Amino acid sequence: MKYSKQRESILRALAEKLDHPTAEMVYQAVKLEQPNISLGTIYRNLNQLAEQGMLRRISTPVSGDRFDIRTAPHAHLLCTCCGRMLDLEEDLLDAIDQKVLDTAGFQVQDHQLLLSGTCSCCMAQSRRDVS
Amino acid sequence: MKYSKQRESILRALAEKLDHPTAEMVYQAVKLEQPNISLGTIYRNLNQLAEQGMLRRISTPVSGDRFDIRTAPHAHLLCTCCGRMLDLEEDLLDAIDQKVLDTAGFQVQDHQLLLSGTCSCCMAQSRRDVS
DNA sequence: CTCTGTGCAAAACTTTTGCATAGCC
DNA sequence: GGCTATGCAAAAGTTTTGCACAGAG
Repeated sequence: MKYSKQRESILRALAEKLDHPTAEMVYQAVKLEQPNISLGTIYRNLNQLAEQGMLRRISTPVSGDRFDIRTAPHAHLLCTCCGRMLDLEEDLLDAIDQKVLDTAGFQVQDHQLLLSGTCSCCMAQSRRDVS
Repeated sequence: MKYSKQRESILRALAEKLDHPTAEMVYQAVKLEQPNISLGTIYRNLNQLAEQGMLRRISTPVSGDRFDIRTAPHAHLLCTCCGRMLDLEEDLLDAIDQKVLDTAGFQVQDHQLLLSGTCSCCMAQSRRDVS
């Protein structure tokens, strides 16, 4: 893969922003450095990088898939209240894989564990609102 | 919710076909009974039923979300080889929820655990191809 | 110089929506 | 008869793609 300053900006944006941005969010962030970049380039790079395993595409029930630069498998928490996506550090995944192989004979290659609910900030907020 | 033969067909199609069809697949199946049904109706019903908890929408990295008539929480296995989606009966999910609440203070309301890999059929197939 | 990556715009695809009409209650 | 669901078609939103040109090796 040949160097391009666009890709460099995309990777930097993903590394700096830890909020698992959508393609559109990456586009807006990169446009600050590269005003002429096009959305097509964003998608081309994100797909290419995802294919090479340098980042991960996360399908969500809400509009717009998200992208995550982390490569180690981990779960995601999507707060239905504030819309933020958080990480969950977990070793549960390996255990799950083994169990799936044992019980269903299915060889897992990739996970996508997306839990929706309420993050601790929003829970604290709603508790404050009530009282 | 008022009765309609369209919705009845949709629910029957989902109940009969266990392969977690996409909206388009539901459309094709229902069209056999209701040749004049429109895709808009399919989506309207699927969304309405999902909202009422009668079925579940599953986001996938491949094009087209899928719909699943089962209501009990369970995981999905997407075979990257044959494209089929299978179910995984598991009690792991409750355990995960508790752990997430303990470690991250995040109250889980809904899961989406999608594991991609190779199903047992395809593994057997590829073993046959090699030998 | 060659060949990959980009910008732009159009296209493809999935999903939603507005509106007049049909059908359930 | 009233009101919800439908069919049709247009629109909206996201993602992909074709093409000519710019830039890296």
